[in-house]
Amino acid sequence: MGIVSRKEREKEEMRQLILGAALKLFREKGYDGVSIRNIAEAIEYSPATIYLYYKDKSEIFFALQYEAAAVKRDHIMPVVEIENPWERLVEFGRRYIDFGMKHPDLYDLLFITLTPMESMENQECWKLGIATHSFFVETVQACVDARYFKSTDTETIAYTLWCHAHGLVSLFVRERMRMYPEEKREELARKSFAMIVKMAENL
Amino acid sequence: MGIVSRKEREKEEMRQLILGAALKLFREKGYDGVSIRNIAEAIEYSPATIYLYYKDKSEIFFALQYEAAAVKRDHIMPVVEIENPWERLVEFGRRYIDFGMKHPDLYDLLFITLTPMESMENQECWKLGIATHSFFVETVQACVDARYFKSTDTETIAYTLWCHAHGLVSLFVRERMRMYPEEKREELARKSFAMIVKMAENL
Amino acid sequence: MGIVSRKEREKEEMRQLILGAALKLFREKGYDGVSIRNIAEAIEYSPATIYLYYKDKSEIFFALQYEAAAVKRDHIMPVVEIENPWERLVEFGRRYIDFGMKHPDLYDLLFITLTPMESMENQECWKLGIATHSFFVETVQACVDARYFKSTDTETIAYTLWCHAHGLVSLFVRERMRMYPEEKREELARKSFAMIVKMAENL
Amino acid sequence: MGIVSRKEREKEEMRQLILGAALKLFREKGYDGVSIRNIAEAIEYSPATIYLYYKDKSEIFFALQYEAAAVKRDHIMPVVEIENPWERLVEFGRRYIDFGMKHPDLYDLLFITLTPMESMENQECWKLGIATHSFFVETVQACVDARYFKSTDTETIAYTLWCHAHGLVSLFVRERMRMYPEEKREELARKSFAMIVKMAENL
DNA sequence: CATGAATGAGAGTTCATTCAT
DNA sequence: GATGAATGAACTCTCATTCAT
Repeated sequence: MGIVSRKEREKEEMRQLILGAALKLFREKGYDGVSIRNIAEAIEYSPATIYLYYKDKSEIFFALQYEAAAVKRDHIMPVVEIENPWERLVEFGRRYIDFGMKHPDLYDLLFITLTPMESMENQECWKLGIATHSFFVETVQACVDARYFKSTDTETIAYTLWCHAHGLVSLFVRERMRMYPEEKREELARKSFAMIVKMAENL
Repeated sequence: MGIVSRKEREKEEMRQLILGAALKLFREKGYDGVSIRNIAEAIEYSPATIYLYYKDKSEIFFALQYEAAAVKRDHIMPVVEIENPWERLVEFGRRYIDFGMKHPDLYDLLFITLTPMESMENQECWKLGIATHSFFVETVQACVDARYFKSTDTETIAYTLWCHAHGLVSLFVRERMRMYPEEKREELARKSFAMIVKMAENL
Repeated sequence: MGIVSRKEREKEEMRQLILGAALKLFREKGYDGVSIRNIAEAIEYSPATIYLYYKDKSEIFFALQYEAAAVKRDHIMPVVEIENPWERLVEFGRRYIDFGMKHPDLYDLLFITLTPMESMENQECWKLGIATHSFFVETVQACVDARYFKSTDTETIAYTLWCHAHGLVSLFVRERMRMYPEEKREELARKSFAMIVKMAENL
Repeated sequence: MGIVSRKEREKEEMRQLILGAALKLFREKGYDGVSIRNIAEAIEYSPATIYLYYKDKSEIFFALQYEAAAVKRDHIMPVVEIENPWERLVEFGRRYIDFGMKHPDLYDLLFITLTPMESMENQECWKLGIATHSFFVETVQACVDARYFKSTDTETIAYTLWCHAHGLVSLFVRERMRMYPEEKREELARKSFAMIVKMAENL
């Protein structure tokens, strides 16, 4: 392993260090609430150093969103192996929620955090997100085609299921479950997932 | 009515003036985008004046959260008049979503923004929220009691319905509907609400 | 004298304080070399205070240029009283140079300092400068009309005289007379002025 | 020619490379607008490399001033060939102005920029400048000796001519010709030069 | 010889906040 | 009760400069 590759690795490590700190902070205080200084302090470097790795604040944000989208994809995509569309759909849902529970910061970044206005329509991240979403909709479509539902309104079915899953995860991620005792929350989520699956069966 | 009470009234009016302006601005520019100065300019007072009514920016924030809870209650609570529990439940859902759509910032404040839990005002706000939530759960319970559902798991039913509604509104409020064309978004929301109602009927 | 007028006066004093410090600094280090912080330090106020009196750095600069233009006008304009155009012209030149010698900072600001790019075509300052310049050209024209010169090329005559005067003052203001012993410099300038007057007589 | 001298040569080449880039950039963006980074990028080296050749930014500045003095000398000095002193004087003036027009930044550096007087390089530069100036004065003296003027005050004649030329170039370099339409400016300068020559003839 | 990495200092600017009036 | 004046602290970002490699 040569010098070059070591340097590359170190550079990559530094970028990860920055992203890690940024992620934590963005989650806690929102995009606007976080300053480059905050990030720098968190990793114990000078603010100027950050600029050696990322052009500006929004680039850090986008890098993070891309990472998050990639992690999400990797977490969910194994379901492509499942042939039966209904089972694939259920497993997709389970994994979607599981991703949110295991990586609340990433989920937050992808689906909750208010993004800086330069919308990212043409960003890699957006493509990645769209791809996963499309796969989800196609799976619903496959279920529709295979007559798993009475309804044939693929779009609305997909959207409705997404609403439920997103709502469920969001309430966790943004700590709106305080009226339920800590130890019952996860169980409730599991039950609710089972219930929406049941409900979907009769769609 | 004495001098004291008039002064109190005037003080209250001023507080309302501030909150009103703050709300409008938060809606336009987001919480972080608004400064005390902005609020002061909007009501044509000096920044220092604000401090005569609110200790600091965060206190305005908490006052707003309380306001939001009140607005939400007023928006939803007319449904207490509906005697039939199923109809009451459906109307509750409709109004909950309607509130979120009409007051995205208030909804945001109540259900999405990460908040510190200190503050007195915040406790008032919390009580108010709990009350509305309880009423919702009781309505579900009434439906269960009246055998509107096969399932009798009130808690899970209520939670599941909330997840859907919250997911639906959140996706709007935090602008995660970009993959759907602007003009179709509301229709989709309406269809989804109809669908979850249908699904609930067969619970 | 009421409170209002006292406040106004204090405000005006503060503006003068800022302008005074700024003038000195701009001269020494050029527009780009001076920071708002520098100015603030010079007058022992905080940087933020400056912004209570001037919107930004360029506004200070423009205010200063305007002041300079006004002082220059007041210094020179008494010559309007002189009826004989030739005498008026000579006196104009003498006073122009005198202004430069007595107020090197102001002269610098008006004719040497590189200005921030937002050109000031429509600024009051520009108008003022143009007015004085026009008066100068008109005086030359009057001399031409009265056959004081053989040449009738008013524009070139005016410009040539200006070049000399500006060159003379600039060499002083920007300290390029070092090859002449300190004590002889002013005499040299006086002689040169006399010489250009002589030369003009034979134009 | 040994290794040492080759290395010296290469070092000199590098210094020239840096100065060349610096000059180009100074011309485009002004002294303050140029950073070491900019220079480094322009020559495709790292910023740190610059420091192997110049201690700091100001040293580049002084080196440039010296360069400027050399370029000026090379631009003007061919006139030594002209035997007739009057023709030599006129051509000197023409070339002086021409140098200023063609290299406004160099001219600026030499005759307008406020400079600290420390630095060795600067002394070299100063000697060079003095030499050219002396040559100019000697040429005027030659004209006086050859009775080209009625006046015999060599010093004042030289200074007066210099004032005109310097004034003319300065007004260009520091952009004080805005009241004349862009396309007429050069013509005006040419006419003014012709006029001062005429005026000198009758001195 | 050349450089990548790092930083302290500083730029312009805005903000929440205080306090004397 | 209201405010004008003031400021310390913070912001994003760039720069000149150093140093280990």
